[in-house]
Amino acid sequence: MSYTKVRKAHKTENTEDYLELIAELISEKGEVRIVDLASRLNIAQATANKTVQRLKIQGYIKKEPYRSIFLTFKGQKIASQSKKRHNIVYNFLLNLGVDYRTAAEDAEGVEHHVSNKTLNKMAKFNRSKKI
Amino acid sequence: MSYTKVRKAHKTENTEDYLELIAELISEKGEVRIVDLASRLNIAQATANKTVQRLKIQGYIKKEPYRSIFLTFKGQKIASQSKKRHNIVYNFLLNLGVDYRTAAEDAEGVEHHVSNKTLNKMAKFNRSKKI
DNA sequence: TAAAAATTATAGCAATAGCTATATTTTTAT
DNA sequence: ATAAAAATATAGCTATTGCTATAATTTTTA
Repeated sequence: MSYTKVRKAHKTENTEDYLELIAELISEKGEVRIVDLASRLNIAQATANKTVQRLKIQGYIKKEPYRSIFLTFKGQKIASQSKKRHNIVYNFLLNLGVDYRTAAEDAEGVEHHVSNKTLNKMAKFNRSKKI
Repeated sequence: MSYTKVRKAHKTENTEDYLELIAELISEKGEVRIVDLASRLNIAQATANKTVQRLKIQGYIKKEPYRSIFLTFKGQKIASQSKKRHNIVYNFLLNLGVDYRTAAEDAEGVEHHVSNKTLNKMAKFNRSKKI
């Protein structure tokens, strides 16, 4: 049932991208606003707003109207997991010989679709290249 | 703008999966019906029907009511490209050391998110392992 | 402090993919 | 040939993501 898994991945993908980005912006600028997400994701502010509302309802973030965005513990957990996955995939693509820009672009899409098993093989490959 | 590319990939992903599967079933059984797609994709027949209607409108397939599904030239082109990509990714994962089942599952999701540049590196890696 | 600018929220629209339930048509079997 | 079964189509619902336009609120600046 590979398709079933792909569909499940799609459902969580956007959530993961948002949470990862929110964590990144918090550590970069100390704060995240709707406009920051919208500009980084290249989407309209209203779209970012809507998704942020969903993330709040689903318990990933804390947010009061007209205020900044914070991650809940649940949200932090997913953000850090996503970041880990992202880094493994990104470094893996670099080690494969892909240029920086392409690696960054492809990692964004690929990270949500690699199982832990594959991720482990990628990490192993990365270690073998490091030494 | 990596996110932009990811979103674009998402739009075409389902289309590519359908077309690839339709081509596969045609060469396997000589014919494709809505029920075949539904069972292979693990979705309700009504859902498969709706997507098939979209594919027809968009010019990827030919289909008369209550009849089998055929690919247009446009559909065939995408199906064969998708198959190629799929095979490269699948073999790449196997060469990385991933087991068959996982490779099949992950390839399904990953194939839509790798650029041609990355695909070329994967193909190169495959060749290096073959000899 | 009041006006202007920036940000956020809301309303309302389109597409897509998923579902169940039900109607219609085609195919199969008796 | 007709009844039963299978396949297909349609209706109507939900959820998600995207958009533009506009309202409301907060922040900045003059």
